[in-house]
Amino acid sequence: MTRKTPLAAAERTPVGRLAEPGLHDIMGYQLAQASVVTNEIFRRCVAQPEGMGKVEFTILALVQANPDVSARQLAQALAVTPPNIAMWLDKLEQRGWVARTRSTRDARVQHVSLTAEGTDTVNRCVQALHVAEHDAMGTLSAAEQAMLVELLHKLARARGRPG
Amino acid sequence: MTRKTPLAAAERTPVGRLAEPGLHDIMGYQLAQASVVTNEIFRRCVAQPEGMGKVEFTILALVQANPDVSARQLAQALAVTPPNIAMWLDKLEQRGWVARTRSTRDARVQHVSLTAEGTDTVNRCVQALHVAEHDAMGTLSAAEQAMLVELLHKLARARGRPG
DNA sequence: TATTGTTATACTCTATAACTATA
DNA sequence: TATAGTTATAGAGTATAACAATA
Repeated sequence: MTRKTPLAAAERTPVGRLAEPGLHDIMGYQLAQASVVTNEIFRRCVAQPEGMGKVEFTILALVQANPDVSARQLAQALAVTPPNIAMWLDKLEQRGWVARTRSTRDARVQHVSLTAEGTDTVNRCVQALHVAEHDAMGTLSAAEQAMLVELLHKLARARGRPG
Repeated sequence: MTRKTPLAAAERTPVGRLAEPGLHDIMGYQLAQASVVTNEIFRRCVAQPEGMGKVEFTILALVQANPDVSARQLAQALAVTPPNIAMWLDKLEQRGWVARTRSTRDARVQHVSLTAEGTDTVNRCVQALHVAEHDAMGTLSAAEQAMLVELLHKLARARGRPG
């Protein structure tokens, strides 16, 4: 692929050799571009080998960290609609990774918990993601990675604000 | 909603009142959580008023910044498959926002350009996103926002590496 | 033979409305 | 009346395979 004009700024932009003026300050665009990298890693480490999508994986991890969460809480945490959470939990239950039990204090709510197989699966996936992301993020120092996580947290906390 | 146990760490996590151990170091998860905020802004400022999705908007902005890009280049920049780029360009062409012209040097490639209406539309959207994101990111200082963009760029540049 | 773009098609994911059952 | 969860269904988005035109 031969080029004719020098394209100064474009050379340094992440999106494959294209200039991005106007989008440089749009945080949503920058997040999407960075996500391309992590999405590819997820696909290779989790989606293909385990036959599991991002939502399913995140549900497993959140249930592991929050035993007996309700479906409602999961839906809110993942910004997913209630009907869809029901669908995901159906799938995860059919695969033997989660179990649903009715609350004794409020018969409307479902407590979601991990099975032994579900625990094994999520641990295996988290480990694989750790390794692969560590490799891919060699361009960032440990301090930069920690800073990035901290800033993303700070941004994520803006949810539900009167923006 | 009354709580019984103290849940120390969970109190400080972004995802609505849920703990996230195991996922704290997974960059893909942190990016997804932060994206919830920008996705809501995009929906309110662009998707609903203009009837335009994220891919369509990004195509317009990239075409504006890179006059006469090819469909192939757009597909690569957006991590979208060639058939889908053709579909998006069809939609954008039907709405009168982009025009396709055949290259004179290589009759296989299509040069994509913005119409006057397309330029107006993308400028209006970018401006609306700027304002809304600025409001929502009041929790981050200007220096933090710049740092965040820089780190996301650095991460995005890891695309295609042998990770 | 390789590349650009397109058509056809099926699949995944998501959103809305209406329903059940509990409170 | 309000809430947790579910069903039914339509839509948006994405992927693969096969094809045409050009190099």
